[in-house]
Amino acid sequence: MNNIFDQIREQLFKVVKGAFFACEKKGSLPGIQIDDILIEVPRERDFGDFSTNIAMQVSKQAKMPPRKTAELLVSEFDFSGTYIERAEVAGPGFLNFYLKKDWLYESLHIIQEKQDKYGEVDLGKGIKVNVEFVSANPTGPLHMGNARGGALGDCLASVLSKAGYDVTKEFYINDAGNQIEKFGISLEARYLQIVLGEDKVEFPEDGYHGEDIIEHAKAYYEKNGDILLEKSPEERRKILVDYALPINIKKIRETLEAYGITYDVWFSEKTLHESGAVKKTIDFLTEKGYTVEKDDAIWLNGEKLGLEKDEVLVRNNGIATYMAADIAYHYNKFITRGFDWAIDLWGADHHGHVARMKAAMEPFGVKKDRLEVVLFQLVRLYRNGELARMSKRTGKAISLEDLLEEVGRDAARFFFNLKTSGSHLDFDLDLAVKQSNDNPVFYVQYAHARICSLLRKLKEEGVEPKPVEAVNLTLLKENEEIELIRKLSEYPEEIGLAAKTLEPSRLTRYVMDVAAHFHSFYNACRVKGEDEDLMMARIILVDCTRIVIKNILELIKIDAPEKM
RNA sequence: GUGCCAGUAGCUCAGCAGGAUAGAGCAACGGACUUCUAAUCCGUCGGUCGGGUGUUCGAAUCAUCUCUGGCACGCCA
Repeated sequence: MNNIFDQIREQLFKVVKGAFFACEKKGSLPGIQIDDILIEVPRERDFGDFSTNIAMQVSKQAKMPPRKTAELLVSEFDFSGTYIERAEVAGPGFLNFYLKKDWLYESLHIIQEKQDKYGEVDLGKGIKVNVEFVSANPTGPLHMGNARGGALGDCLASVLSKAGYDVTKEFYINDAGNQIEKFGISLEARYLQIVLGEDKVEFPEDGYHGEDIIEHAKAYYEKNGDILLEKSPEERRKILVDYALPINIKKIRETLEAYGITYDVWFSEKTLHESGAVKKTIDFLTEKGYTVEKDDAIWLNGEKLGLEKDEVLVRNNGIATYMAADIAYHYNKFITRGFDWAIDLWGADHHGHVARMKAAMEPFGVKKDRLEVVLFQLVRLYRNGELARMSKRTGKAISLEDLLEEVGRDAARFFFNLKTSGSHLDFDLDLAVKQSNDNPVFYVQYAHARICSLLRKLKEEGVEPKPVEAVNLTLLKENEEIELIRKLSEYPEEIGLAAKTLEPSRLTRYVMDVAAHFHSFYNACRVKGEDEDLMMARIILVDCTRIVIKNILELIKIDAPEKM
């Protein structure tokens, strides 16, 4: 048994169900089918270690007030072979359970045994899941939306792995379609401006105005001169795109790597067009009657799919839209590659696309819930208490690269994973670089460094830690010790919840909580210099804390320093 | 206009398969280092959970109306 909570839940369920059965036998309660009970950790410690509201839930069926039901149940409880010490009826009818401390000591045994595997749960049962995130437009540098999506997606993938899913991390390269056309036109205009003079060539209004386009054109010109002048515009653009796009993609890859993100798959949109996959998906939809033709374009039949309106799949110029490519892409994920589940992380500005994509997969026999879209709200940067739009260094919109340079990878990843994806995020640049007590990154890292330093010092003084079997853990009974153990025991639960809710951010908050409990313990209890047996027990506790903190920091890919 | 997301302490945010007295960090104020890292800890202050109505034993949580902010409604992605 790896998860102490599962063990306890099972015990409590058995006890409660047994009591219902006993009451039914005696005739004090009618027969009630109990399939599951909700076990909670009460907010107040006075309310016991665990509680359940089952007596309130069944009050109608029991035909008596919840408190009365609860009292009947309590009188029939059989705690033999469980961690439970006693139970009480409280408030409107809660059943509060008080456990022997053994379960907490048991969880320390589990941590010591599992080491860096502690926290793993088998929620996913090996299900194949594809997590696609960032998938930035390769026509320019990564922005703050990509930064948040990157941190969230990467951590979500880690959480799901730890929760027993078979995870593939994927980046979808939008190397086809309209924006690539625009990219080519923009590059061409800048190139011609260099060759012919800036005033001779007008820059298209809807082109990419960024500095990086000029730099690409300049670099190409310096290498190759004016050889493109004699080419046709189509050829010129293609050559320039073929030149600049790989550079951009390489740059994106490098920036993401510096950010701690590596992918299993880089999937090119272009290959979907070239292989005929896009055409095949559209043909399939047409065969099944899911498309309509009007105004020389092919549309997805919105009415038939329960959508508000039709969506263009093929424009009247014969070019497929991103929507068509997206359908082919998800067909590839679900059918061609056989993923059971696909999770896409999109900026909230794409929310209109969610219902369409889910609906568009149904004709292929892919149920809506196999595609999950995590939307995240946009990011606002603050500097000196004011909205910061521009980079200090370049004077342009702040890119992920700028951010990494300004605050570093640890702070960036930590801050982007602090809030739930659905809430707007205000990123305080000053706080992120502050090396002080109000910076949560340092707070957690400091706890880890403190532990390592303590363990190091003990070793230097010749103290040899004992294996957990040889240690009397029952000596750990100070309030700070008990609360710290309790917190550590929750880790597998936290992984499960983070996976279920697709909110890796709760782990960031959890690790802060662990650090806080450790610091409290540290200030209340000494390790070094205590009586041998107590010292050994505390060393185990401290080491378990180290294991959990390190585990989470590795999971969210933040440095866990041994010295600070 | 329609739809989606958000509105909780001065600030940034948790809590939202309905549950017991609504939490944390920061800020403010007051304490704790002869002893394992004070980048820490302990305490105090701080709330009409945007507002109304409803559902029920019970609502920050569910329903509905309304106000405010963000976003989306394109042969862009």
